Amino acid sequence: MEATAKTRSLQTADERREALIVAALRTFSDRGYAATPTTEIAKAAGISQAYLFRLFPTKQELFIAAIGRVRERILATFSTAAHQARNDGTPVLDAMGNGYVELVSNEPWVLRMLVHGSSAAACDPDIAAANRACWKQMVETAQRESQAPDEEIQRFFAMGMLINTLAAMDVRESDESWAKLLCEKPPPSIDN
Amino acid sequence: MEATAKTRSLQTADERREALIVAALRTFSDRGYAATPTTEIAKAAGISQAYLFRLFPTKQELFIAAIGRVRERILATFSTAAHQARNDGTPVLDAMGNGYVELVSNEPWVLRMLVHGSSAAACDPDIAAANRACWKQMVETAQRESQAPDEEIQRFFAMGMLINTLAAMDVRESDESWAKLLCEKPPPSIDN
DNA sequence: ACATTGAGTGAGTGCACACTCACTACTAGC
DNA sequence: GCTAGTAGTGAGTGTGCACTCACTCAATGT
Repeated sequence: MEATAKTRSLQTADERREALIVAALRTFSDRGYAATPTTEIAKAAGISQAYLFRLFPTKQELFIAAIGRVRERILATFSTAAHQARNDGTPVLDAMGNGYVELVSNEPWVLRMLVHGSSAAACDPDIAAANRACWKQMVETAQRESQAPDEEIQRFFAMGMLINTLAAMDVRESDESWAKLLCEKPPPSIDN
Repeated sequence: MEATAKTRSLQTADERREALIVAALRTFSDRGYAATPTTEIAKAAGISQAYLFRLFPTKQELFIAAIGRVRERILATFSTAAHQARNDGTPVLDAMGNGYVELVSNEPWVLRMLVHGSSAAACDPDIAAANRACWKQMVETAQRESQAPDEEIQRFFAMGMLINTLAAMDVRESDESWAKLLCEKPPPSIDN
């Protein structure tokens, strides 16, 4: 912050947009779409609310940009895990699943953004379209990288959504037997 | 209802509470928790906003009551489907799945309330607790009625969450190949 | 030196929201 | 009829929100 103060006191609009998206991910993932005020995002990004609205003309567009960032993060995780698994000769889809679990445990905003994104999508067709775009790429990447049969891909994403839902309502595996059952990890591969 | 119309122009608080919950289900399921104003719920129920707050001291409590109603609706569907399947000698868990799909296609507010409930739960511990209570009963009922092994129960709910997520972002099966893949119904029973 | 452009903001605006208060009208029991 | 209690509301209140406007200041090219 002070390092560049001599030579540059202003940042480019793109740098600010980047910072805004990061702040938006944090803030939206904490409080959801409708309940998050733009003032708070601007504060978290260290700029004025007025400038936020110059960089993203509506709150909705900022949210959609944030969804895009979630997509990128997940796709990168999938690809890395798949690459690793192919090198190790282990089942690719399992590796991607483990990668996802690790990702959301290190960066919970990913999971929370997906949950809030679903809810927001149910009320806003533009956000729904952004979500579909995100899913399209996730599914296609999972297919391409794993070459798994359709039914396994379907199970893969179904389990992902179950994990998200349970995490959103703060279910802890140790709580009760019904929770344990749902959190249990299925055997590593389906047919061996 | 009309039987007492002559002698009674006021309704009991319990009747109003009931009407309010029904209105809340409609309205919350349309617009989500945070984005739904209590004024709108009151209007839909045909009472003043002031009276709404006498019957439910906070918006949150009304939402939690609505979640309870969702739970009842789903449990009833599960039980009916299970009963029917046992009579017909068909697999119980499949019947419950079909029952759920039929339920949400006739009464989409059920699905939408679940989605919005997850998002709201991620931001409010009381709503999270209400959601867990709902899930506890759903899982226990599914277990008791179907006697299916844990892994199948887990798959059952995972598929349910996948269906909910896809529906929330308005995915139509016919749209694209990734969508088709995810919407495809797995073969009726796992091992025959 | 100066003009042009882009970064950045303080101070609004108008509206919508959760929740409250003081009050009226109905009804059941005596 | 009267009274005690419950059903029910009109009209706020204070706050918070998405979004705007008019403006300042820094950087860069000539």
